[in-house]
Amino acid sequence: MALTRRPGAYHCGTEAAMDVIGGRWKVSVLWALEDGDGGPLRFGQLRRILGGITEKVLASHLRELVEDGIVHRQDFAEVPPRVEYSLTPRGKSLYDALETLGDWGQANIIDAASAPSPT
Amino acid sequence: MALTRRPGAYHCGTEAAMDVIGGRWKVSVLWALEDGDGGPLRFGQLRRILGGITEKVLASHLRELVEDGIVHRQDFAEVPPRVEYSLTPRGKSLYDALETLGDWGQANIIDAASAPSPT
DNA sequence: CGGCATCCTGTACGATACTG
DNA sequence: CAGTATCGTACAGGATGCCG
Repeated sequence: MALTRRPGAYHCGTEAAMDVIGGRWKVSVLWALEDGDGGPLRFGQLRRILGGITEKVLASHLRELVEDGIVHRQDFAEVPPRVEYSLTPRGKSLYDALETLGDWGQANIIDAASAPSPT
Repeated sequence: MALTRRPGAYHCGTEAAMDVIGGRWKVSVLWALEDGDGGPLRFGQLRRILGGITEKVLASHLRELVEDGIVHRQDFAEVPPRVEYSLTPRGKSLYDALETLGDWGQANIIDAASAPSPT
């Protein structure tokens, strides 16, 4: 399995985590799968929710997230095809870990945007 | 000030935070400034601690982190030059927010490497 | 619908040399 | 020592077309 993208040498666990969520849309995908609707999402839904992402990038990101055990992919093997994506337990735990960071971002973005400067 | 690299539209605070720490070495710099020694670090020290980073990249990352209010840059205006970098309060808060993520990374990397599979 | 194959591009990053 | 300037590159990401 993955979670070992970078050859050896991490200074800290954070760098390792960054490898997993380092893609341009990775966290957006996580967000969509957890907050976007609550339930599993199909490829097209995801693409629509995320807005500007292209199919290729979405596909590759999903593939990597599946490899890393973050995202569960359920293929219903129907015609026309139906595939649903959801977070694995590990994915949920990652999402939780990201929430702290999200709060920070929220607070500091809003600060930077609204508050002139706390002196 | 910055913290607004991306034009509008964040889905969640996490994406915003990712803009701040999205660089290849950003979190490593944070880690070095907080865990590397405890005290402020000079440019050369930082470069040595981080290992593979080039001067150009370190300089640009530092500049961005300063712009984002994460890193404090103290220029002593001496000859030869002496400049010390440290985390601002905001930087420390970011570092704390990252620690949760770091724990996740630590746990899951180690899991993936040592444990075969928790079934 | 859910992709993959192909091609193209921007840019983040890297290497090296040089300056105040 | 602390950077800037310049150049080169690798790769992530984007656009398009096609297929099961």
